[in-house]
Parts: sequence; structure tokens; C-alpha cells
Amino acid sequence: MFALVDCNNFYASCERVFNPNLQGQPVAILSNNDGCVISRSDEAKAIGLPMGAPIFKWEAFCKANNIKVLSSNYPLYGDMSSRVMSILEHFTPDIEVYSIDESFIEFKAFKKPFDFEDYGNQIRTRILKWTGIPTSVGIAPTKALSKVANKVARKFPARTKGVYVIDSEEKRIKALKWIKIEDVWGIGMGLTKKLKRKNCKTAYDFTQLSNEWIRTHFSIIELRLKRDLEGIPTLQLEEDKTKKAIATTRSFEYTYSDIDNIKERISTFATSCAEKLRKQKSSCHVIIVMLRSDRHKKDSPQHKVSTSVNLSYPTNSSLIISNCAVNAVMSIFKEGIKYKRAGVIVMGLVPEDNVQLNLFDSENPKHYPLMNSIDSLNKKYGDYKIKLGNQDLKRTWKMRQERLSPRYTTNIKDIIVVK
DNA sequence: TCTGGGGTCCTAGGACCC
DNA sequence: TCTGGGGTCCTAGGACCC
Repeated sequence: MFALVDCNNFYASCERVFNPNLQGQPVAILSNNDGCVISRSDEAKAIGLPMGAPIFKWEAFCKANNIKVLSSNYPLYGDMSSRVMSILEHFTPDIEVYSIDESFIEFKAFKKPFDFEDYGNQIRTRILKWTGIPTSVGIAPTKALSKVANKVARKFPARTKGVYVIDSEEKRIKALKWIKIEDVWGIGMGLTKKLKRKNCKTAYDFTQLSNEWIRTHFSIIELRLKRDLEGIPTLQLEEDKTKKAIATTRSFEYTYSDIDNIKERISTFATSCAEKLRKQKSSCHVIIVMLRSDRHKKDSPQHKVSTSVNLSYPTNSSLIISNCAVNAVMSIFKEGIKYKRAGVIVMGLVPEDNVQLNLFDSENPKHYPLMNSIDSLNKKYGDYKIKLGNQDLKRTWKMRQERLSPRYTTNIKDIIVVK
């Protein structure tokens, strides 16, 4: 059996843990740069604030309905996430951390008969008690079905108490007939359109399509999904989550038309990618740099470009990645464009201790200990005390975060005060 | 009349997820 | 004034190999 443990309205719930005034209130969390709504409490959903709402268009609505609007606080959410996930390890060793707010777990060595509903309840209760985060738990014989069960648990909290188990053919059919096709994991907008034309409205209808039809009109992915929904375990738990690509991309608070500001941003994004690489002990072969104008400004000239650089040897040195990225961005930058967004993506990742040596070219051996020192100093003193010379040393650059809550769990100055 | 067969690797684009 | 960020996988087609 598999379980999907999903944190309810995760970001909004994290904020509530440390600010009890938000309990029972409508709460909305904004994306980076305070752009649009990316998490809502149940109350905010009930009032009708949609997902993805650009806040500048919904400001009056939020005010009128007394919705508490906050900037996103990723250090807090990331830390709360790892607390939740580590609690799950007490229940089973087989965990796939699927996203910041949900994990699949598998019950491999559990002897039947076993009371999964009771176990699910214990999981919910402990996470709530130890972290303050409410969760929903769906349990079923396959991953796709555990996703469905999770939706049932979430939708009917009074009846399910937040835990739903699909453990019979009857319950499987009932749940599949209940869930709309567009709410099925793996069926997005494009597929929904095609399926509705086939008069396929629920997950159950989907499982009634022939394998041949699915294979000709879609791909192997959808066929696997069908089998999983039929109760035949097809999708496996993926415990090794070493990333295959790492990106840092951001919109700017304002637009930039000069290369200097953009070079600084690219260097900072490249440094951030290099740090993430070192954290997962990988090196990269390829660096992609992208630059684009404001896509919402239809009347000003648009420019969207990217370029990639192949390295002659893999690296995770901030110096090399930053240099390559800055050189690359200079080659694609065009005068007269108002740029609003830029990014660095590193790909072709290999384990850092398993690099293919190059006959003609290799990394300066001093970089490795240098990066180690930088990482440990930044970890010890925080706030990126050590930077490259081509980064913003005066901290003039900032993300718009006008409604940010304190970093309660990751910054000693922000620790909560008990009266 | 009639022109093989079996592979690999890479890339761009498209679909999906949170 | 103002609209996020970070991932995954699959397919088709082209280039190349013997």
C-alpha cells in the first residue's frame, strides 16, 4: 500500500503556526515579488479569491473581505517542510518527498491485516501536534489511487477525519466515478480537452478507454496512469531525488535596460545554482542563461532569448559558473530592451566525486577547498557574507516583499517570544 | 519493376506536476 | 505601477554509426 500525505494549504498553514491571530481568518500568500496568490486558507477559498490572482487586481477585494495577505517566506516553509517530512520517517523508511508539501510513503513490510486507517490517523495527529501543520492522508494500493484517496480525504473532512483508505474494489470504483477527469494527477488542461471530446468526464471513464486508444492518441505516461488507476501498481516510489537540473530564475522589481545590472543579477543567480549543486554534491556540464522582457507589456518591444554553454569539464565552482554565465549573458543582451526577468539553469549533472577527467583542460584544484570555505562561512554567519566581487555588495537589489513574516525557525533574531 | 537493416545520441518542443 | 518559480518525462526528427 501507498500513502500520500499532503499538507493542507501549506504556506498559509505555516504562517498560522507562528501567528495564531490568523487562525480561522482568510489568509493568502503571494509569489515572489508579491506578484500573485499562490496559497490560500480554506476561508479565503470560500470567499472566492482564486489561485494565481494578480494581487494588484485583487487588492480591493482582499481589503473588503478582510483577507490577510502575506509575502512568501521560503526559509520558513522549507524548514517546516523538512520537519514534517522527518516525522514521516518514524512511520516507514520508504519515503518519496514529492514536493515541498507532500510525500508518498510505501508500506512495504506491513503484514496484513493491518489497520491503515488508524495508522493514517496517527500520522496526521503526530504531524499536527509536533508542527502545527494540518494534513490529509490518502491510502491505496497504487500511487495514483493514493492521490485520489487524498482528494477524498481533503474534500470530506467531517466524514473522513482527514484520512481515506481505498482498500476494496467497491471503494476504488466509487472514488474514480466521483473524481473529475481534470482533477486526476497527470491529466492537465491539454489532455482534459481531448478526453472531454471523447465524452470522458471522470477518472472511471478514463479507465474504460482501451489501451490501444490511449497509446495511439497519447503516450506511455497516460497508459501507466491508467494501469495505476486500475489498481495495478505501475508507478514506483522514487526515493532518490537527486536533481537532474537546477535553476535560479527571477523577475526583477523594476525593468533593467543596462547590461551592468543584468550582469550582477546573472552572477548572483549563477552563484546560487553553484551552491545548490554543491549541496546535492553534483557538478554540471552545461549552463543555460536566459533573459526576457516583460511579457505583460504588449506595447513595448519584446525579447526572449537563451543560450547555453558547454563546459569542457564538469564543475560546481561559483567562480567558473558565474564567469561563464556573465559572458553568455553579454552575448545575448540587446540594447533598447527593458528586461524584466533573467535566469541561470545548470544541466548535465554528474556526481561531483565522479567527474570525467579532461585531457587538455581541468579545474584549478584550489577551487574545491575555496568553495568549501565559502559555504561554511556563509552557513556560520548567514546572509551571504561571502560573495563574488561581481555581485551586488551594497545590497541595492531587493525582491519586493512588503508583507513578510519573520523567519521564526531559521534566524535567531526572529525567534518567537513567549510572553 | 526492383535501391537494407539496425542501432545510438542529441535537441526542441510539448505535456505534466507542485 | 503591479501578473512566480522550479522541476519531470516523453516524442519526433535529424545526424551519425556499422
